[in-house]
Amino acid sequence: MPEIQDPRQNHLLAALPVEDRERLFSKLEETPMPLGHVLYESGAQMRHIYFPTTAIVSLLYVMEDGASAEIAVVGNEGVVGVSLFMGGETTPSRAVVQSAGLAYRLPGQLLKDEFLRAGPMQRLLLRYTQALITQMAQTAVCNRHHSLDQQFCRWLLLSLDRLPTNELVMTQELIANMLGVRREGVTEAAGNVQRAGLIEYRRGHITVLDRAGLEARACECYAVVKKEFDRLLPYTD
Amino acid sequence: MPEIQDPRQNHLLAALPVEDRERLFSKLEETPMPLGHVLYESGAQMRHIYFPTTAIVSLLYVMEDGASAEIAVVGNEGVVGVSLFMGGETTPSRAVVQSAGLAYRLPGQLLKDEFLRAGPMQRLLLRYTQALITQMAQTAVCNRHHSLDQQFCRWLLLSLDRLPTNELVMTQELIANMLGVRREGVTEAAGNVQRAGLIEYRRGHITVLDRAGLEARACECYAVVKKEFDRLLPYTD
DNA sequence: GCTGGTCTGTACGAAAGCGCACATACATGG
DNA sequence: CCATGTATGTGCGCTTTCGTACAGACCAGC
Repeated sequence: MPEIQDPRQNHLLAALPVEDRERLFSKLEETPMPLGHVLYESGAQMRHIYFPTTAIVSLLYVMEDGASAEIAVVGNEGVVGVSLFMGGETTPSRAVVQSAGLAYRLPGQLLKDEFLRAGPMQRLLLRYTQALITQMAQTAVCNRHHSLDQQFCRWLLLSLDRLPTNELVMTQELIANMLGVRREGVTEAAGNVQRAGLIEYRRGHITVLDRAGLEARACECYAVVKKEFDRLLPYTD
Repeated sequence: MPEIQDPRQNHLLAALPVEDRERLFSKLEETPMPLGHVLYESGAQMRHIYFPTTAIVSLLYVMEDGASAEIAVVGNEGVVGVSLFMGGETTPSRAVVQSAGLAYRLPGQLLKDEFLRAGPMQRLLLRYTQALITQMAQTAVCNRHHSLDQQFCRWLLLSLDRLPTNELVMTQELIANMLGVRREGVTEAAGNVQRAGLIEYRRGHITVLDRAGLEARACECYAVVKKEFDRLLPYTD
């Protein structure tokens, strides 16, 4: 994949009008995002806000006993660190790179200054935050009501939407951490979905063969969130 | 309880400086909130934003098959209808009165005008929204990892914090809808907690006898959310 | 004070997921 | 090409919750 980096690969940045874009773009720093890198620890002061382009970031909560669960996932459609402009500065969750790639980052103070201009950026950030809220809410519902198979499919689709290819580099162990289930459970779900011919995998690589099939097998949660993102943040590639 | 209504019974309204308060208070309408009343339906245009004083409102998601789950709960610490100022206008969830009482409401346009002043009200609304995000995230985690007993205790405490008394008027059937579990499951959890001497109940009335005991029996989720609300929205009674 | 409707208690097999143990298979670097 | 560490497959008993069915208890209104 020939990656010619351009901040506009991030949908929020791409949606800015020219004058805002020019003011901001010079201040953005391109940042590599290696797999597993922790952008924010729970409760820690955030220094930057991150606009992923090719990377995917998981927001996950880690419990006292070490068990974890993914709250939401952020890719090039959004931004990591909403609590900076929401006013809280920190959150009780952790942000960790789930799929390696690149992001643009902006020092927290600059982002806050930009937010206070009450211009297009503020509007975009708030709408994105609402979309994020929808994703979290749906995660809660999904955790309550849907089977591991369904959740696995939903999770694959969420990741797929944020990747340029149809291949995820991801072990079952990591997926289990995200979903907050046992690794063996993921083995079983993945086996089911593979036997159904929707994916193919080998040691840390999952290739999606039949996206429509995955959507059919996932619960409604995926579609609800997707539709809400499209409504709140229309983006034409 | 002799209810002398005052918008300042809502913590967000109470936190406003005098000048903002005077501008806004004349526009607030006191509104009765009967049990079960639906403030917003999923996807429907919101016309008002609600500041509960004695009422409690549940945000819940209802699935295609009719099953439901509570996403978050709002009482006099917050406001119902954040998507009005976040820019989305609607959400995929439903807002329903879980405990009857009163609220002050403000027409959507007036709230938006106020938000755009970028004054103390904007700051409060955004911080509250971040607290709400934390609550939703924790709900997702709790749904994934904790037992029904723990979730039941957490839910009781969340309600209790938003009520002036230690008695909830609430059938087990309704609680089950909120938690997204079977009614029989709630019967069992409530029985366990009653046998432990923490609550006492009879046909739709639950009296909390030992609040500290409930907190000990609940999972960490309750404390995490409580702490985050206190941090983001300090309030002294 | 009876009655009808609602609310609560209990039981039981089924299903999903967990924790644990261990076997197997794959990829990569020496 | 082989060894080693990591990733994946599988089995099994246990626990929690579900679905369903039905019994009992309470309360309001006639």
